[in-house]
Amino acid sequence: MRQIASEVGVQAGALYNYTPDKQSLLFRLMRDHMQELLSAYEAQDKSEDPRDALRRFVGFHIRFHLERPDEVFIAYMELRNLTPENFTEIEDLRRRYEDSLEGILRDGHVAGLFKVPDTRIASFAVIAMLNGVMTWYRAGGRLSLDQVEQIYWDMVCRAVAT
Amino acid sequence: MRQIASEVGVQAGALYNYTPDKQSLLFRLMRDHMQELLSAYEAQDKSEDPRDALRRFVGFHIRFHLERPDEVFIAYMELRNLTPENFTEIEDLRRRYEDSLEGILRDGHVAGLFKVPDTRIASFAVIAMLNGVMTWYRAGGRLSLDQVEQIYWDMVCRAVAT
DNA sequence: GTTCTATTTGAACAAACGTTCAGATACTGT
DNA sequence: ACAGTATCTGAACGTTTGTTCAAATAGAAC
Repeated sequence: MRQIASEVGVQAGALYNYTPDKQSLLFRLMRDHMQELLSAYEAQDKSEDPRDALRRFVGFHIRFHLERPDEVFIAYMELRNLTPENFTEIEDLRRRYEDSLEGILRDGHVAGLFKVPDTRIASFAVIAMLNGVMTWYRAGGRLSLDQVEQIYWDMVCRAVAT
Repeated sequence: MRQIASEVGVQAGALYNYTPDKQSLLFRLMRDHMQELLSAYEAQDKSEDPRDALRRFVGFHIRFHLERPDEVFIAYMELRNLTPENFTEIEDLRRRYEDSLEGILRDGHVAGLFKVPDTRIASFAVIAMLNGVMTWYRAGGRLSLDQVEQIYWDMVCRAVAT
């Protein structure tokens, strides 16, 4: 708390005008992040074509997360410091995001475009793979964002295509 | 330290007969884990065929990590608590492991079996995808280990195959 | 300029932290 | 049984932690 306060340019006690305690500060940070993720994704225009929808999902996921390295870091590393109730609330939000990907995969599966024996696992796999970008990508590095997006789209596409 | 001590059935002070301080306790835990990972993988019999080697890598990675949930958790979550020197040493070990996967991908690429424009990124992607298993797999769940391995092998294979 | 509210300070609190160490205890070899 | 070594205890240390609160300060309304 003292560290946060000093970064804001204030004494630690002053923070308690804005949060009842440290736990809810963390929780609101994470909940806001997840809600932003969900509403940003839902605001995107969708495609009826599952292949198209999947490509947009890949692009959206990479870009959204790369724009918010700090929030993403916290959302992953601080999960264990949430109270059980707060944890399940964050998990529910994450679940909703995963579900939207799973929906795409299922649509593609029934349309015969994708071959995904288990859509739940496939969506975990795709998201895990995309999350990997956050660990190595640095702006101004060897590859442009467009190139990264292209490479990952290639892999995801082939991983699920019939 | 008091928590660790009580789990071992001893007072906190007694731990200092076994470690000079908390940092090196953490460091040795992580280093031992990474060295075990490397030597276990290197002890496996290799295949000349890149496809075969990749399939074995996938199986090895999933099984090795699922057998050590605690070590894996620590190896990922406690990285930020290492001193800079210790951090780079752990990173080097991780690098060596990633390199062995990258070698397989490169071999497959030059043999015309795989289509991986960037072997470094592809190896990150594969490992990230496989790591995802650790977050959801529970022994005795809906899928057997063999099934999980099969599903992931399918996806990895198609993601990199020509 | 005065009153009223909102915000910040600065000190204090209890608890938890990593670590140390003198003394007690347990083990080993003779 | 004894000496010598290895290990452990229990209390203490100095910090750091999250949090509280009376008093000081700043801001808004008239």
